[in-house]
Amino acid sequence: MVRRTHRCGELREEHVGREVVLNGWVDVLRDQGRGLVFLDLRDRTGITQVVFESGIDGEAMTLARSLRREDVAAVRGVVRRRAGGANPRLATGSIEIEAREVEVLNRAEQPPILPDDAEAAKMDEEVRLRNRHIDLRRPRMQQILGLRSKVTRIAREYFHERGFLEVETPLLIRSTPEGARDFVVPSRLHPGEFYALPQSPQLFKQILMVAGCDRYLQICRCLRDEDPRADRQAEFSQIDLEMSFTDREEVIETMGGFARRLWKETLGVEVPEIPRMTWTEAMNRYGIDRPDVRFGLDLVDVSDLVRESPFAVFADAVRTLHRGRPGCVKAIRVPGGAAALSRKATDALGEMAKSFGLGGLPLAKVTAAGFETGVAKHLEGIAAPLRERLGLAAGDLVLFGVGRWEVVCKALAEIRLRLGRDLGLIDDSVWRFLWVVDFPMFEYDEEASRWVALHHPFTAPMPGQEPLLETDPGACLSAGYDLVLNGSEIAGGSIRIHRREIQEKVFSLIGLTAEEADAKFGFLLRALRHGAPPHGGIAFGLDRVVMHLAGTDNIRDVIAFPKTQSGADLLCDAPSAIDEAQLKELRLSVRADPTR
RNA sequence: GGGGCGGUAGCUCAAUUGGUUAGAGUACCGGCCUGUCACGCCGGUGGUUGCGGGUUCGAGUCCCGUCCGCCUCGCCA
Repeated sequence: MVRRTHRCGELREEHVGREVVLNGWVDVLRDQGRGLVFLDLRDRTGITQVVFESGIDGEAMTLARSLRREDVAAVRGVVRRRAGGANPRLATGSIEIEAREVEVLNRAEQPPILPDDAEAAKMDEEVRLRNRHIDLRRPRMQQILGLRSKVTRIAREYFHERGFLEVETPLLIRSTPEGARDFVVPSRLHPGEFYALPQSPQLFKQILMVAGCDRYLQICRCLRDEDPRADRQAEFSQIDLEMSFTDREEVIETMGGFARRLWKETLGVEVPEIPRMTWTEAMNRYGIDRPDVRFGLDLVDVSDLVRESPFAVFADAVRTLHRGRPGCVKAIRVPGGAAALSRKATDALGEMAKSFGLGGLPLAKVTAAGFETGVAKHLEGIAAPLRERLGLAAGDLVLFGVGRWEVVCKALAEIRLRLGRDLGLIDDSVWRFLWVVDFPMFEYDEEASRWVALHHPFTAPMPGQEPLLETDPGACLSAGYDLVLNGSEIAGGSIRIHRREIQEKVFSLIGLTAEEADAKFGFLLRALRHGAPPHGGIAFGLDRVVMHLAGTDNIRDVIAFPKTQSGADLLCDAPSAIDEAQLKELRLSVRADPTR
């Protein structure tokens, strides 16, 4: 094989006159007849046009004309200015290669798909995933792979500059309670026992801090056996970090700096100092702990206004206790919504409200005189305070979420987002970063009758709040922090508990007995006994960060070999049955489906 | 586990109310073409209509089941 001297996206006018060799794939062949053939040769750097003219020997011309899409070829020739005028759509468009010699390195069968971005956009994703080896040849896919590579490179640079040590943690670990469902791996040497694949390296990185590593970095795979979504995959990657002798301020400062450097070096975007919002404000104003603050449509609580209202739907909701906690009524004012939203549109929002567990979506149009349509007549008694609190003006539409606080928040948060999108209120060109802080340590799980860690059970209380663990756990704030970008959580972390008594207290609050805690997390508790420094950290969702930078809303676009909605890898057809001998060696047997 | 959408040629799609031999573009194959770059012109090959049942004189179309893909609720400390 003739080895290449350049890659297919590199040659420019300055190379004119040079003899070069290119290797690549046949993008397309434009055969003009026996005397003239154009070949577009492609590799991941781009496309270069090669010309075969009558001057070349007949055998080479015949070979050139036999080339087909996705064949692999080598071409030797001389760079020259384009005789037929430049092609502005190609980076190499002002030059072409006058071919002297061509070698076919490998013939391709007719490809099931072509590596064409425009085609791929229309194509069934299933077909692309089955033929990922071709799909990844597309310029867009190569660009994203390159972007992802750049992100991890910048991460290593940035954190190595700041004294972080890159350490690998195990993939085969023990299954622990709490959190997502574990993927599990049977042990051959310990029949009947299983490893779990890590949901994150959380405990290992904490132990690395106890072990004196000071600052830790890992670009690691995390595995959670839960159903995927458009932005979520069972197997995903994190840029995982931990720092010793630190506090919330230092972590936020360090990680904000990383985010700013990332955006600067990948997109050339200057991200200003990242503002903060408390969890309480986020929930009250947006109904969600990762608010998209690119637009308004804030939620406004009107529970107090409707409490004495004769409208039973509202008043009863506010008076009803849901497992000990009162319900609420929250409103969204949609400026100009009376005209902007059709009956069909508001009906769709109502359906959406129901799908999120609300009874419906009461609404009314605002007029100069009062309200009309929907629940208008029930609002008359509280018209004045409602107008004042929501700032209502004629032509507005007002929507109400009624019921359990959590349900109202979740449903109105989603409805707000949909309204923002449908009404064109969201500026896609802006990057609105936000630190969400001051999370509660726990929320109470009524069904299980115990506290559940909002973040995870290794998150420390805010300094000074430790006594609340004894007196009022529900009021205790944690030293956790989430980095939110345009309504998507791209990083989350916390200052960790480094004192054994506190950790034991938290375990007992979430319902673990001392024996259970010792059985499941004894290795952590033991480590905390032997000189654990104050420490904390964070993990960036690598896939999500790359999604944002690449401008895609599909996580599969930023993973070279992603899985489908059902957890299948269509390229290698995993998962699959294993043979009897493997099962026997593991002393496993597969039971029939008990539901059949 | 629930809800929604989809599955017809390698790919993207069409096919009236259930009715002739399931069509088109593209790709592919053959021929022609000396400045193309979505090359062009002429001709041709290509189908288990996801799979299995059922209804019917007749099913891509209707019914039942099932598989696969996407979106989503639950789930995701």
